[in-house]
Amino acid sequence: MILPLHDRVRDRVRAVLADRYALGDDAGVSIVIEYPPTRTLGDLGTPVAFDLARRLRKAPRAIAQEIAGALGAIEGVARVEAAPNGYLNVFLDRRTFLLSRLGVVPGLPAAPAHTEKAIVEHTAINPNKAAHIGHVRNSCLGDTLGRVLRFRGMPVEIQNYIDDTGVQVADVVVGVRHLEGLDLDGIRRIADTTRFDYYCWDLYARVTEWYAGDKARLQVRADTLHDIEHGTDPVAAIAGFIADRIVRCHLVTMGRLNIDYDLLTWEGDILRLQFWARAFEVLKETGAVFLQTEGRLAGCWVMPIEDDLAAAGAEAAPAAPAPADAGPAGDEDEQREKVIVRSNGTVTYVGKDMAYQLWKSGLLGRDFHYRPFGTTLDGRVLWATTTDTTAAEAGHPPFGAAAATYNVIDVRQAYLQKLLKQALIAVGHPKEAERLTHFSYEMVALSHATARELGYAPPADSDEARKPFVEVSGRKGLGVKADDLLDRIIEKAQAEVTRRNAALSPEDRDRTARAIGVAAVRYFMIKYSRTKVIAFDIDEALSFEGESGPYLQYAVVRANNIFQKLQEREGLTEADILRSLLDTPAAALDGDDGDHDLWALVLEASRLDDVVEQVVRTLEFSVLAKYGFGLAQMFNGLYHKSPILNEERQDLRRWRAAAVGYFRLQLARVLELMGVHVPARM
RNA sequence: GCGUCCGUAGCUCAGUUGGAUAGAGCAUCAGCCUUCGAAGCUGAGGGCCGCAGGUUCGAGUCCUGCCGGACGCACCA
Repeated sequence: MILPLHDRVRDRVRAVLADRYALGDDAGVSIVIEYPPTRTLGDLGTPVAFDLARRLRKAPRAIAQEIAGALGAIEGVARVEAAPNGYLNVFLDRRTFLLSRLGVVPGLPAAPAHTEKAIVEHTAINPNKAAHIGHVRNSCLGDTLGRVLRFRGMPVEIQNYIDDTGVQVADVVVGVRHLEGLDLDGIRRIADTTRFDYYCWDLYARVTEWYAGDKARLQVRADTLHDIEHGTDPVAAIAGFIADRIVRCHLVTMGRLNIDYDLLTWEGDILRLQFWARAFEVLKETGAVFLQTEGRLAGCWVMPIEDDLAAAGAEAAPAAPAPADAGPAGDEDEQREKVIVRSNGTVTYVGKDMAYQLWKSGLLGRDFHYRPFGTTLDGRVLWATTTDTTAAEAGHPPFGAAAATYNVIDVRQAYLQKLLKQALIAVGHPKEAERLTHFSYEMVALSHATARELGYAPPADSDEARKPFVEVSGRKGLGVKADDLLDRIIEKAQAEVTRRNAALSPEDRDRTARAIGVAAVRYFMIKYSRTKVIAFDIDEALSFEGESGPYLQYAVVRANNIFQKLQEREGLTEADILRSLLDTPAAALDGDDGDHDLWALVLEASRLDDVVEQVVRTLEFSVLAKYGFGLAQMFNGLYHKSPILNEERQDLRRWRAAAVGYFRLQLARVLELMGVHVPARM
C-alpha cells in the first residue's frame, strides 16, 4: 500500500513550502503525487515546481532543486532528486518498503476506518422473467462497488429492489391465466418442473404479441394490475407466487457470479406499510409537491422541476420556481412539472421511489418488518421486507438509514434520479441529497454477429442494420440470458481445463471451470467505462486470451505454483524466505545491474490502495480492471525473464520470491474486489 | 427544441483532480516450449487523439462553436 507514503512526502513538501516560501495551507498550492514513467527517474514524483514557477518568478528546475535540498531525510525515502525538466522525484528505500509491505518489519499505520454506513442498491430486475446480459452489467458493477467500499473500511448494506406490483409481473399473470388458462396450482406445477424464469421469458414475449394483436386486450392487463394492487385473489396470489419464484431464480443466477445481497426490498411492502402515505405527508408539509388545479395536469399532485434539470443553467437561478398561484400564462406550460400522484389518486413510480429513498436516508420515520428469505453465499440470513409483524423480527440487523446511498441504475434513469435528489432537497435535506449518488452506466446491446447467432438479423436495408449494434428487447424476448451465457462460457472453460489437467477430479474441474467463467464475465463487464455502450459479442466475452479475467487468474496461479514447488522441492515456505531476507543484500531489488523490473513490480503492486481511492472517486471500475491487467502483465514479463526455482544466486531468488509473494497477494485482492476467485490450477 | 453521454491505431477500448516519449487487447507479420505451466513471452508495422478556435509554461484531458452518433425530457415502470 502506497498512500501513507504519498501523505508523508506531501506533508514534508508542504512544510518546506510554508517554511521557505511562506506558502501555507491557505496558499492554494496542491501537491499532486504521480508516478514517473520509469523507475530510473524515480518512484514518486510531483510537478509542484511548475505550479510555483510563476508565483515565485523562478525556473521550475531551480525551485525543484531548492525543495529537494530543503526536504531533509524522510523515513522510507532513499533520496529526492530535482529532474532537469523541473519534476521533483522521490526514490524509495526499496528494501524497507517491500519488507514492511510483507509484514516482516513494521510499516506505517493504516488509515482510520470509515464508520458511516453506505447502502448500495443494485440488480432490481423485474421479477417476471430470466435475467439477461444487461442485468449482469448492473449487478457486476453494483457488487464491485460494494466490495470496493468495504475495502476502504466502510460498512455496506446491499439491497435488491423487487418491483412486484408493476405491469411487468401483471403481464406474466395475464399470460398464465388468459393464454395458458392456468390457476395457482397449475402454475406451481410448472414452476416446480421447469426452468421457470425461462418459461416466463417466453410467456412474456407471447403476451406482448397478444396485446399487439388487439389493443382491447390491454384492458385485461389493467384489471390484473388493479387486482394485484388491491390484493384480490386469485390474481394477487398468482402474482405473488410468480414474483417469489422468479426472484429465487435471479438469486441463483447472481449467486453463480458471486453476487449476493443483504436485503430484498419489496415494492408491495412500501405500499402496504404506508411508506408512500407518510412520504406524501412530508412532501405536502414541506411544499415539495402541490395540487395542480388547472391546465392539462389539473387534479394531479406535482413537483416543480428545477430549472437546472430542464435547461442547464449554470447558475443557481435563485427562487426560480415560484409554483402554482401565478398560474403560467394559459396553455404555455413554462413551468415544468412532474406528476407524483395521478388525478385518479394512484402514485407514480417516482413517488414510490421517493418514499424508498427517504427510508434509505433515514428520513421517513418508519421501518419495514423483516423476514428471513434465504441464505447468503457466505451462509448468513438473507433478509426480505415484509408486512407481517409476526415474522421473525428478532435477530435482523438494522436496515436503512444510511449516511450515503448509491443507486446503481442505467443512464436512462438519470432524469428520474435527479428528480429524486431534488425531492430530498425540497423536503429540507440537502446533505442527504449530496450523498445520494446515481451510479449510472450505459446499456448493453448486441453485436451484429451475436444477434445473428441468436437468430435475430435485422433486415439488410433497415435502420437497425446500419447501427453499430443491435438493441436488446426484453419484450420481444431478444437478448442473451445470463444463465445461457454462463453455461456456454463455463462449458468452454471446462474443455480447456480438461485438456490441460487430465488428472484433475471431476469436482475440481467443475469448480475451476466455474471460477474461470465468472472471471471472464465479470472482467468483461468491468473493463469498459460505464459511460460506454457495450456491444456484447459472445465470442469476445468467451475469449480467455489477452486482456481478460482468466489472464489475471492465470498470473496468480503461476505465482502460487512457484511457492508450491519451492515447498515440494526444497521444503521452503514463504515465511522461511521472508525471514532469510533480513540479512540478505538487496542488490536484486535495488537494481545494481541497471535492471529495475523487480522493483517496478513491487511498487506497482503497492498501488492498490491508490487505485481503489481513484475508483471510488470516479466510480470507474475500468481503472481497477486495467490496473489488475497491467500488474499481471508485469509479472508475466518477469516470469519469463527472471526464474526463481532455477536461479543459483541465493539473494536473487529470495528477493524475487518476496516480490512475487507480494504481487500475488495484491493481485488476489484485486480479483477479490471483482468478485473473482483464484483456482488452485487452471 | 432542450439536456446528458460518446468520438483516440484496421476492430474493441485505456489514458489517473491538465504534466515527462499517446498506451493495451484483438487482428496482421516475425520469433520463443529439454529450463518455475505457451490461457504465456519478445519484437515489428499501424495515430491530423472528429473538426476549428481559445485558456495555459504545458491540452487526448479544461472552455466555446461546429460535425457525427447514442440516450433522455409521459397522469409507463
